[in-house]
Amino acid sequence: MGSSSSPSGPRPAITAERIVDAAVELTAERGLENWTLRELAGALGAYPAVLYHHVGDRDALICAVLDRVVATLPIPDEGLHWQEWFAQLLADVRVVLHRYPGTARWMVRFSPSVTAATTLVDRGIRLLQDAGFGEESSLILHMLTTTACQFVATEDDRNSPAFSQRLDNAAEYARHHDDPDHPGLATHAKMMKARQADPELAMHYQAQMYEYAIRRCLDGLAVRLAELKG
Amino acid sequence: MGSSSSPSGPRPAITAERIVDAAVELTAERGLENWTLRELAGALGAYPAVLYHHVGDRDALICAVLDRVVATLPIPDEGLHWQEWFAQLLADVRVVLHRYPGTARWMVRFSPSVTAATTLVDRGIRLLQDAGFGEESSLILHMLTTTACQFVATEDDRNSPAFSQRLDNAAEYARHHDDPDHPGLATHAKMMKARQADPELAMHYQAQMYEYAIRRCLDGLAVRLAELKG
DNA sequence: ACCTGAACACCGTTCAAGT
DNA sequence: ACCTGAACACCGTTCAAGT
Repeated sequence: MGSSSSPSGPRPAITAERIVDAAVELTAERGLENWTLRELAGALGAYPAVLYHHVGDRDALICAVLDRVVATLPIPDEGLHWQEWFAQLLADVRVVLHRYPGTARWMVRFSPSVTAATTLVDRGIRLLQDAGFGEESSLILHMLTTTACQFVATEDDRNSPAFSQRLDNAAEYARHHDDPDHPGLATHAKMMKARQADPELAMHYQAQMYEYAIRRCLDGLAVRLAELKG
Repeated sequence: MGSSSSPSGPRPAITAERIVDAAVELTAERGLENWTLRELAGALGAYPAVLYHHVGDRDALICAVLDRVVATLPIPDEGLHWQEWFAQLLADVRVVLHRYPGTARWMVRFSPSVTAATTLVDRGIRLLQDAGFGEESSLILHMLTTTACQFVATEDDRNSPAFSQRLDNAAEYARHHDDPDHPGLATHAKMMKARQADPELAMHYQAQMYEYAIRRCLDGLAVRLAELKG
């Protein structure tokens, strides 16, 4: 229990980098919302106040974690058509962000501050401009990345151990399950029930939803492009 | 300061309904994340523990608030084409949820538990089925409502007084502002800068982004419908 | 059945004091 | 400059005790 002779040997010096290392590791293990500054400090054998000295408050620390995570994002092949370039990018975004649960929610908030994204932003904007989206390119990039991160964030939320499904109206839905006056509701309830019962089905459903939403967005943008050109 | 002779006269009895009334009112005034159970109890002249007795924990209370909020959603005209029916519905969703900041985030989480949405769900599913979306109708309804609520939630987040824009890489962006090697980044940075400077522009940008995203989704669904039929 | 009042087990953050 | 150790001002939730 000695503070300077822990079982793992002498502690290396505390630096901002080592703090962020540990934060990234804890995030990969338990998710961003499931560790506290006190636990992070504990893992480093340090006091909470030292985090403030080296990195700053929780928001600053999270930004540093986001930068590390985004830096691992592969950049799709330059030669791809804009639709496939974004399909590839956003598929990768989902995979990478899911490795660090809880980061997606903060990406939506802090994306303009994520330095590691600059190259991606530049390539994305140029691709859209070259495709013919003109002034709308910036809006479109923002829409696509925001939509992607929002869906991943929602998935993280539902996959969290803290997620509590309210069952208040399970009875309500059951009531309508065979109600001939509400056939649409019955269809929807049946699908939801199946998903709730089987965790594997639920996981597959999430992936399907993500791909479906992204594909619809990209198709909708193609329609828009035709409008702009027509 | 007498507990039963406050300036506003004798307190009516504490009931679950009155607790939810007060919660809805506080949410409209300050947003769901900006009041605590202690404050809610205080507003009712009661102890925090009584909330648990009548309604349950914070999640249960939030579900009750969501039900009230969703109940105020108008249902679009039955005669509308599916695209316009959803365009109308989702435009209304944004207006209504914004009146109660912070509820959108919880709608994403608890929507299956919101009893007040049953009629909307039934009509939406039937409209999509009648349009020809078949088995996909349930997925589509989920995608559209989730997308809408996620965008409103993100807007609430950015409009919150607690929102802290990280400026770590303001300098980084400025560096690329006129960088001929990163023309896309420069375009994006200019747009972001303008939006950050003018609050009214920022508000208009949010509305534009919402409508743009919803429209692209609906256009993408039209493309999908043609695929299914073709 | 319902309310009281205090307590529990946290949290992020700050700060004077040490070295 | 960096770390210590405690404190501040909260939070949701629980619970024995009252009526």
